[in-house]
Amino acid sequence: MEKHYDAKAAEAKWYPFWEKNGFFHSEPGKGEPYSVVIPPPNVTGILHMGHALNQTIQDVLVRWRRMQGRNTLWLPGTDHAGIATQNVVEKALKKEGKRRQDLGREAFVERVWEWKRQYGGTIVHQQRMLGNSTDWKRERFTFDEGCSRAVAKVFTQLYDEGLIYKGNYIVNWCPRCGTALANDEVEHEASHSHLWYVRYPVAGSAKGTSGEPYKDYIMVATTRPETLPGDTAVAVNPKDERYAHLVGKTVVLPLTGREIPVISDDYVEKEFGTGIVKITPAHDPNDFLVGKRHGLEEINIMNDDATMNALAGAKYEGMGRFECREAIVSDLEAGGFLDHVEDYDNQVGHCYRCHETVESRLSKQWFVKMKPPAAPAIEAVKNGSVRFVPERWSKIYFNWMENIQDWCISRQLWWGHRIPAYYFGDGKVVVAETPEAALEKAKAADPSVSAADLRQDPDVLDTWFSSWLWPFSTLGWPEKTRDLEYYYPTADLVTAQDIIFFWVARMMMAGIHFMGRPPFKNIVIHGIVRDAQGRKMSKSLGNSLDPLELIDMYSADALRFSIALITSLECDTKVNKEKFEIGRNFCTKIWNAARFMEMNGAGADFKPVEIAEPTADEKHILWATDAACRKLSSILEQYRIQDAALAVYDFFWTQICDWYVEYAKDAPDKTRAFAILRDVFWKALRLLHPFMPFITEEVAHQLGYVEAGESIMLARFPEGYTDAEKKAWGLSAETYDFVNAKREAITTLRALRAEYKIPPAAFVKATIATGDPRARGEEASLKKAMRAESVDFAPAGADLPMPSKITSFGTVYLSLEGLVDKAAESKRIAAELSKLAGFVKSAEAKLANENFTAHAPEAVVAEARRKLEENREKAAQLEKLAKLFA
RNA sequence: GGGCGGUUAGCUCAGUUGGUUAGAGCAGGACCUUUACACGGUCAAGGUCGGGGGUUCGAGUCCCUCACCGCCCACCA
Repeated sequence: MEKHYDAKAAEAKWYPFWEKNGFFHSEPGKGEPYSVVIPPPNVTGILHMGHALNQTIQDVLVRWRRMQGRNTLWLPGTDHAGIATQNVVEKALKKEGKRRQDLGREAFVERVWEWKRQYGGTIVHQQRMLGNSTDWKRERFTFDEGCSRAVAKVFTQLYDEGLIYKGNYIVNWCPRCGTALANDEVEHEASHSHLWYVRYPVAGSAKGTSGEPYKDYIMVATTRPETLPGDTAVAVNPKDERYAHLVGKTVVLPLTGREIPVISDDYVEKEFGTGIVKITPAHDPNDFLVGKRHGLEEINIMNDDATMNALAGAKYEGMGRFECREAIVSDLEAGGFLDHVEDYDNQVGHCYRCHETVESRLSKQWFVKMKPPAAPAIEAVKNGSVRFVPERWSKIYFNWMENIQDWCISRQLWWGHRIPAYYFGDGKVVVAETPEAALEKAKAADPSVSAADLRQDPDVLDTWFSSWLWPFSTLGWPEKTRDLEYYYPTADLVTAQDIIFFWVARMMMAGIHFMGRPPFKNIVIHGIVRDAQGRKMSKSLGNSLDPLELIDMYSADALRFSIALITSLECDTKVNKEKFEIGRNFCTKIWNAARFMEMNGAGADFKPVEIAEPTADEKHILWATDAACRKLSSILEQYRIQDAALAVYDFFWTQICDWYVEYAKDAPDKTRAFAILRDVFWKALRLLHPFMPFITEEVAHQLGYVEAGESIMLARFPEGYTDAEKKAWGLSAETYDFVNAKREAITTLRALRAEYKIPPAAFVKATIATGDPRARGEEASLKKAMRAESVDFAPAGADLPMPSKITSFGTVYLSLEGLVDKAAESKRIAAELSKLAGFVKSAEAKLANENFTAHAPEAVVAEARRKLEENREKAAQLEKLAKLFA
């Protein structure tokens, strides 16, 4: 083996090897299925840390299940991402000095497809670099033919069921993207703004005198003066006595001279501002509802791009909304209508895509009624047929689902699934999966209609309208396919908390509604990757770590393992570059351990030997290996990825490398010791494989565990040793504990050496007082580990000279070769004595308490007694030592 | 305003149903170039588990309360 592990070479070699050999591919029919669909990243996306985390978790689960022998499918794909993709292509067009309108719809959409063909492979290429064992033969795209057919079918069915309707509604509108946004596509951010206090004169009131144009006026506080031309009322709270006399009167809308009524509505808060609100039904969601209740006129004063239109008044027409705000404020001031201005911080909505300030805007949109499909989706989690991991996310799910709003699904974009609604005649509409079917339906209503009379709705559907079908549209729905029958429902869905509503909840609803069963059994929610300061990683902050850079610097395995080790499902993960050194260092450790084996004849040329009569240390590693195998499977069953990573890390590093490899160097029977190491190492490699696929594959081949052309990824995940093996080798908890005790003795003597500053090169004389007959058999290994010239044994309880210490193995004594600073030692001993005295005192009190001895489990009481005795003995020893240094 | 979390060593976090003297990694300290590995080894140090009550023989763990931090949802213009 080479001295240094070449991660890049291994990654470049093994991924294509796996993919070409079809090791990721699954076909229905054989064995118990385990299926997972990947959360499809945006086709415009590039791999970020969130993907790395999300996909590491999935690949660990998927590789582990595959090694367990499950027929495993991890289905990859990408999302057509309506707004995001259209934006990317529009930006490219802009560089050519063109707008999408210059191309026209068809050419533009073709242009986006062109872009997709050219660049859409970026993220799937990057996913390969992570090592994802996804079945690329089944890769899907939310806008491919099959998914599109599913979308049309779903829209039509929901429409026929009365669950889709078209309505005039106030929607969140992104003026930059030129489309409506769903509520959850709007991000609210605190913004420093102002509250303008404006005087609205009471109709017919006389002219005022100093600066005020009218004597009688009411004061309105607003954050959005630019919408003033769209006001159609002012409102007060019905319980507000201050203004009761005004209700029913009219006031004059400043700058326009238009008279508008004063109404009363519960929505108005008496305490906020002046207690009087201007009502602009076309430009504010609340005002819209108030307007509906009171039958107010809706005056839309803006164009699609948030510039003012003619209804705003000739003076303001054509202005941008913020420019218009300034103009109106200045005109109000000039006209004496502006009373004063206060600073005010409020929440302003921004487009989640382009971050433009969102405008509330009146328009006709398509909606899905969500209450009916939500009910069974709530029930499925309540009755446990679908489980959130960690469980607490179900509360958030319920909270949202129980207050669910209708879903605005139309988007004024060109890139996306076109709404399958067709208009003809004067306002008649039919909804059908294909234009042909639509024509047929239209003809049924009006036989004179021809294809040319049908005009398809220009809008497209929200991207999530295709991704909510992902777990079954990707398996062939609406056809009744074998895949669907075999792989649906999927087993685990792994995703971050931020798309529980966008995606997870909607998939639940769609799965139940169209398939009759929830789309997955477990919803595994992980945190978000944050920077060292706890901020969300984002391009604008420039605090993102690039997983590709980390792969380049540390290797994919290092990235994966580090992520698994530092990520808890329970909370968000803070990362910085240094954290990925853990994984890199671990790779180096694995590589060197493998090299050590090869150098000692336990490499590819190894000739198997029967393992018989292992020593205590050998029994220990066999036992520890067995325990590690069992533990790993059981904690992975619970999705405790972090615990699993830690367990395998500790097993490999501490048990195998720190102790067993050191033992093996001077083992009494090296052939057997290395035969055991070879077996243990092979198990360890397989335990590691789900976390670190590349290096484990490379090492497995280098050491000859796997034949050329085969792969560790198809090897069986180790389950520990059989009862027969354990019996044959005489493995037992007692022996395991015995070796642990021996290690304690070794560690203690090392500490004594350090304490008394005995040079590392110096050989010491040690004595151990123990009644355990097995101890004498360990003399050689003790000598080696303690760097001792001699190890003598004394009977248990023998009164050893100082300095000696009590361990689980017995009392250990180190003969002092050099001089010791008596004063310093005396001081140190006194401190330790007082600490011990405290332990003894509290233990005595505890054991004197009858309640404790009566209620606590027997083992706990016994352990407390044993510990007390031990501490008393330690204290007695120390006192002797104290005399020695007095 | 509603909901959900978090607060344990300098930093990042474990701590499964309450039960020994609360653990790990990193950083920092001392020592060690012992031929698998300095991306290493050995050892030591570091915590009144956010504050205050309560339940219990026993609380980091359960209950109440307060404080601070974070996230999500939401129509106070």
